[in-house]
Amino acid sequence: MTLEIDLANQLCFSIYNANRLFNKFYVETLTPFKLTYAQYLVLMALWERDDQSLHELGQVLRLSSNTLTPLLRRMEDAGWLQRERPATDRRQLVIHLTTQGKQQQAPIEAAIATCISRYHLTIDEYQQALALNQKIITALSQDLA
Amino acid sequence: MTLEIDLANQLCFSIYNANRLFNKFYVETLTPFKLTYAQYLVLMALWERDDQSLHELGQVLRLSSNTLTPLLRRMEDAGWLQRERPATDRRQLVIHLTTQGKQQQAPIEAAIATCISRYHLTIDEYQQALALNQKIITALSQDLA
DNA sequence: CCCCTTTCAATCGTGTGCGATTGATTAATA
DNA sequence: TATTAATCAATCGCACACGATTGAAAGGGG
Repeated sequence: MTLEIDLANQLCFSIYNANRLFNKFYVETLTPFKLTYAQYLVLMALWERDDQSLHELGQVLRLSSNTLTPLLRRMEDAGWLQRERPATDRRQLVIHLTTQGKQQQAPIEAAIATCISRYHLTIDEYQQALALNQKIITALSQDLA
Repeated sequence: MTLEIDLANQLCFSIYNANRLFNKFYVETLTPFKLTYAQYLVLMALWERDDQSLHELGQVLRLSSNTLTPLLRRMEDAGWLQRERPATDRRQLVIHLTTQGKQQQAPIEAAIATCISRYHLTIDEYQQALALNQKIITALSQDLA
């Protein structure tokens, strides 16, 4: 069906562009902290719960070691977190926040709040967009046997 | 406002994931043709109108030479298109489809149609998602003076 | 006709994403 | 216990994105 392809193409392209624009927004907001969006995702996960393994972080963010290993190394170099091999299982890599990583939570969130407020999206629009995206994600995540 | 940050974070993360899933879908569909999603975008633009300059393609796709130059080179190597310096303006690079690039349009679209149909999204859901994404893109694209 | 500005593609460096493989460590089982 | 299987992070290679710079070519003004 031509219509369906056309809509799918358009939707994919619009998601692709929305993602790039959101990324641009976060870059602008996070650059003063020398953070990327992916790194901010890791910080959020660790603010939520500290001392997660690379594997656990990967499940939350849907990323695996090929992406996370170098990303976490850069974040350790920048002083956000530390990586540690637990004695109980030396295969794993457990990540915990540094003092800097904890203390910067408030200023980072303040910076994002300031920047977000410049975009005039209503709570309703956020929630509708979220609900629809969730449908799309569910549809795209289904196992395609 | 904590709620607004939270919603923006969630929305951004969901768009980020929807984009990755869509990309995964297109990779699966386009790999038999040895195409990536970005390359497919270029093909679509050229099927719509052949003989566009790198600059024009960049305006449609919102990409510039740092991304397009290597991408187009790979596509030329793969036989999809040819790059040419027009005599009228030797700064520009005009792209035109090869016979292969034209002939593969139908089979590629057929493959995508087959794959798309496995995801059961309704026309309505596509259109709602598109409309909302457009709002987001508009909001994020506004000039931030 | 020369100089200056503008407009291009190309290049460079960095940071993801991700399929695939590797190698170390732990668990399971015969 | 010895062997095999499973589970980890790390590594490799490739293809985007994109800010920044470079250098060539064209245009415009004096």
